[in-house]
Amino acid sequence: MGVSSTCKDGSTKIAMDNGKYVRYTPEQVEALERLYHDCPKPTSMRRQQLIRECPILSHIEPKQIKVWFQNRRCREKQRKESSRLQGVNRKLTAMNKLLMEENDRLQKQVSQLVYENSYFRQQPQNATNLATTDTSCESVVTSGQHHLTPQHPPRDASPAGLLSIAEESLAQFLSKATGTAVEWVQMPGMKPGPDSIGIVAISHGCAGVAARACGLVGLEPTRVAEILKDRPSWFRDCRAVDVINAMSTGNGGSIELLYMQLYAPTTLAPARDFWLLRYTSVLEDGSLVVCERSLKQHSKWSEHATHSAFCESRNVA
DNA sequence: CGATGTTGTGCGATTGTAAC
DNA sequence: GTTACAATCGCACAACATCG
Repeated sequence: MGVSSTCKDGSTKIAMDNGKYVRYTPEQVEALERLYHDCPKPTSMRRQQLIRECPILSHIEPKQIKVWFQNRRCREKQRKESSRLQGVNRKLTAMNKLLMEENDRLQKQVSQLVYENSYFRQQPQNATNLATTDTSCESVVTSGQHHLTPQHPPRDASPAGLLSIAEESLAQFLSKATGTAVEWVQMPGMKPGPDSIGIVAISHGCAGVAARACGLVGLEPTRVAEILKDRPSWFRDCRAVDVINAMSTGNGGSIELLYMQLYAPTTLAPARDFWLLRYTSVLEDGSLVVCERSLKQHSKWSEHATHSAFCESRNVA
């Protein structure tokens, strides 16, 4: 073992007679830190030069200087990694909190739906009237607080029926679009991940599910807006698109009936078919809104829309 | 309250390995 | 052979808990 001595500043320097363990003085560490800041990876020649130029380091062996720089680089790397992991941990903790909140909300909705189900089972006459209403596929993310669906007049594939669905889709979209933002967009066939968005959110000060969605896809709102504007990317998995029917709404807008075939997730599965209702409208402020709604079954127009599939607005940021 | 033991952390040194 | 890197060791020290 070595001997201990107290330095001028009160710090302890441990010098071992075999030279095994030495604590450098604060002055020496300060000088080394300065040198490290200028050049974290000095060559052997540069290290020897540093020892010659810096008297305070003159009693430190060149090998020790080399080791000090090595350890310094290593520990900086460790600190950065530790800092990064702490940041990841904070994000995951926040996301976990949001998921717990959403799970809680979904469970309440399940309870509500179970209650409604038992209620309608006890009232067959009402159930008949609502048999044509199917919002079961609507994402609870979009539906917000679920409530008893108001009854609508029967709709069909006539212009009036399509217009009715289109107007409703537009109203839903506008309720989700806040100023320069669309609260969320979901596109059938899209894979979740940073390169292809499954659920996106670009609301200002987005919270809850919207914030989680941003976190999940790891996209900045501006990037999300770019993707929204990049319409061809929406059809990346699209095999075929046909405009089945098109009509004018008379107010500068139009309604199109689209058939879309998407590539299957696996080569073994058949391609998936979608029917879309595209409603183009001009709002009071002059902005153009294109609102598309996925229709569940082509043959039954009556309220079988699944959810607002995707929307775009000219005033999207 | 002081002595003692435990635990966590920082840091210099060593070792094994890979790249050149 | 030299160098850099990662992993690890061993030591010192501070903070804290426990005990008499």
